[in-house]
Amino acid sequence: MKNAYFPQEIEKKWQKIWEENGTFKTPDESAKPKYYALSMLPYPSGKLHMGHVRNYTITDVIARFKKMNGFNVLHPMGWDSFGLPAENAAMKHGAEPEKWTLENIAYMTKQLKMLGLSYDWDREVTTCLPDYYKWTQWLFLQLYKKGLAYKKSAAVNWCNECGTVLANEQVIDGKCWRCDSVVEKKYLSQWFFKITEYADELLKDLDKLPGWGDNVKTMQANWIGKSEGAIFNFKVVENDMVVPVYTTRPDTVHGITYLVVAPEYKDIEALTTPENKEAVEAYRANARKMTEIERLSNDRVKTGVPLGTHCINPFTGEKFPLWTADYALAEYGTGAVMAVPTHDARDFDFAKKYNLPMKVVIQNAENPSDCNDAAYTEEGVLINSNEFNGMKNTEAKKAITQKAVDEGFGEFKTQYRLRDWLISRQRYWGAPIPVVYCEKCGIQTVPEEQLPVLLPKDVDFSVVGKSPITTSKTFAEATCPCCGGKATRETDTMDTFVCSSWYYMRYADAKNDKAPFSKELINHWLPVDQYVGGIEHAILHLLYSRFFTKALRDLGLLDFDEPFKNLLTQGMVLKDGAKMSKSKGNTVDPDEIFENYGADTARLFILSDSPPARDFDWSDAGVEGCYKFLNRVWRLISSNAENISVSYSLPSSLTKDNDDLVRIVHMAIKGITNDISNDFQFNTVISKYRELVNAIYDWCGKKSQLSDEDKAVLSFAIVSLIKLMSPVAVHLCEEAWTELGGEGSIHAQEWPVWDENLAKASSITLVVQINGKLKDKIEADEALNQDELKELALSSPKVKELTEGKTIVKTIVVPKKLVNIVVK
RNA sequence: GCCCUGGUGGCGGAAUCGGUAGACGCGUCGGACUUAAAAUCCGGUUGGAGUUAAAUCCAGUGCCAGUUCAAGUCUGGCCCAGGGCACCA
Repeated sequence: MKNAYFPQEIEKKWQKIWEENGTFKTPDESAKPKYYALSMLPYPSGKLHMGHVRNYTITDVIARFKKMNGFNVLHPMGWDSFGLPAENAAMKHGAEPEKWTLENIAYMTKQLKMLGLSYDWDREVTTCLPDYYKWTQWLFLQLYKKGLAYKKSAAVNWCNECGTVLANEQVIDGKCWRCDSVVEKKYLSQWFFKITEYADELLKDLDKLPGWGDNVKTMQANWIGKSEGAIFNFKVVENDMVVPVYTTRPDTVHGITYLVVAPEYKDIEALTTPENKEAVEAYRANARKMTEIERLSNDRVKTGVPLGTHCINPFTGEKFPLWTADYALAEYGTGAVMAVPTHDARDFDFAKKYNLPMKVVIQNAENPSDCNDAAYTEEGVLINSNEFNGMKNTEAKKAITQKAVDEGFGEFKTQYRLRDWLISRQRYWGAPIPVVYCEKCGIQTVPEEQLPVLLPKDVDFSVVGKSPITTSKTFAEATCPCCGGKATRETDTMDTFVCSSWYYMRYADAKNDKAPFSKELINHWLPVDQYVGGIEHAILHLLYSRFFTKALRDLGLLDFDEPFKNLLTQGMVLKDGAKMSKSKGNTVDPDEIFENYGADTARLFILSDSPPARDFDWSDAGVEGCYKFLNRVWRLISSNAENISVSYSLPSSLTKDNDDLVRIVHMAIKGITNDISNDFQFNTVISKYRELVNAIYDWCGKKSQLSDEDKAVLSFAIVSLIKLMSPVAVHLCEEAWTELGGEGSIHAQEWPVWDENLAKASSITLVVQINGKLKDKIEADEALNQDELKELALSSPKVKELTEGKTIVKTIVVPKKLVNIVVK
């Protein structure tokens, strides 16, 4: 074994050998139980960044740990390779999106291999290739047949910069998730997936996911936004129309003093009197001009205009005016709200501004409010509410709604904030939506046997203001599968999140050309046992994937309810306290780290300083420290190589020094195994590697010549060390294993086991406290009983001195650990 | 405003059940080796008091209370930071 550690040399060597030997291939059939470890697949942007390195290293260590613990581990990798950057690169540099994408994939694949990741590359999935997107299109057709894909005209989010529409989930604070430009509203006919059909199950089944963090689950629950309330129908006085409103406060219905409809409310024109028409039109025109940001801004003063018409409150017979105001949202509930200024903060502000009347209907004796300065939104008892007076408002919600149901002017209603998923994109580089439009037959899906609908090649990427795909001379021409006549092909492509909603299913059966996957294999491998990725997908990708799983289950394609059993959301990689980004200039290039220190150092460091879920601060000194540590490990092994053998046998009785070291090794095995099993605390795992290495060095320092017993103990310690470190320092440990005469790959070895009796020190340290404060420590035999421990503590000179002249009130003995003497 | 997460040395962070606060590392200070440097090795490093040096004592896990023989850990009430949602009726 060489004296010096040359990571670049040994890493290249082993990567080649692993590839040639197929070390990381996963058979579908195995006597071992399955384990599916998955990283979120990357977008091939060009180069790996440190966030990727962190993500994939975490998953890789988990996969290797599970493999050594007897599982048949599926650990695949692929590319989320459709999407706008490829198209933008095509516009800028004239490169074909496909060529640009595949070149990036080739480069990043090389980088992943340099990191020493244990992927089964035979299962690689590339979403932009026809053998994958064929099945994305096929799945679209199945969803369409089931009524879960449909086309409708709606006000949609439009990003001018990207030249396409966006899903609600892709609008962050009124801005585009990708380019950060302000999103506008447009009225367009688009394709949607009916995710709302699963709103309730998506919410309810979060309870089936104890292996997900609460933060992600609450984010999803908030996004789905379930609320329970009622719909009431209000008759219009001036004509025979009815205005339905949704409310979560049916208990306040006797306090209504006006009613508001959104400026985009569908019947607003019919509800406006001729005298008010001009003002209402002007108000609506102004509302249309405003961006989402302006309209949603928090501190904006509420505005509105009266429509001139009136409604009757069916509960009281009272007549009240109708207004339009942009604090009512057209897309939520019915687009109309009943206003109770006394018990709703928004209605209160509006009523104050326009001097609208107020009527208190809920009071709380302990906390009375006249609602002059603010709305009272807490609980209380009903007043001014006819037969409901004196009822608790929580009970009145039900009773009042029931009355509306009985008398035919209302119903109980559950409302969700979640909207259907808009999947059309006016872009080229995506999976074409497999649909044609026939003048005679209307919307027609492309027959399954004609899939895939391939992307055209004769495309001009220099066009502005429209999708490049529309410049193809041939693409739009199609034949109607129904009548055989001329038809026009859909030119929109699918949101890339459609492709990534099922990629983890394809890994189970990546080469299948008859179906997206076989039922047998998908039910064998899925659900994913451990999913690892960034928190930024808490809603987007994770919600869409859950929807896909449930929809495909209902299509009979698979038999499980949730795709990801356990989810680890890793923290960001920071440098100098800020997120690494090109614009800040604080990025670290993984290639440079591989070149200067090797992949094992990079892997060790990225796991070492923070627990996986927390943010990780990159520091050059930290990398250096890890590199030094690996050198130290190398020296420890190489300088002792002639005294170490992988086939050692430990004698049953040992000298004190040797017994101590054996115990330290058992403690390390136990601690490291528990730390990995318990939430993947790799930072403490690594500190335990260091402790073990330090202990072996200390032991070596005490020996000048090694006896046979010493050699066996040293072998035990070193072999255990390289097994324990092998999931992290994958190349170094493989090299050391081979150099020490190990058979096969270290990565195919069994994980070491500890002996509970040896995984502790040979004696205990008795902690002696007086009034709860540490006063003395005594080495003691573990076998001592409580009385003997008490005796021992009281015999301490220190204790004698401190208790002199005082009364011992009480003595608490914690077996094998501590004695606390309470004195006065 | 509502929800989630977190708050421990100069820094990253440790601390199964309530039982030695600060593991391990980074940084830093001192020493050894060397003509010198790098590398490596050894030792100190929460604050304060104390001493030639030690021993030793006091305080200390965001703040204020409480429970307990014993609280970083449990309970109640706050404060701060990060993230998510938000005129959702």
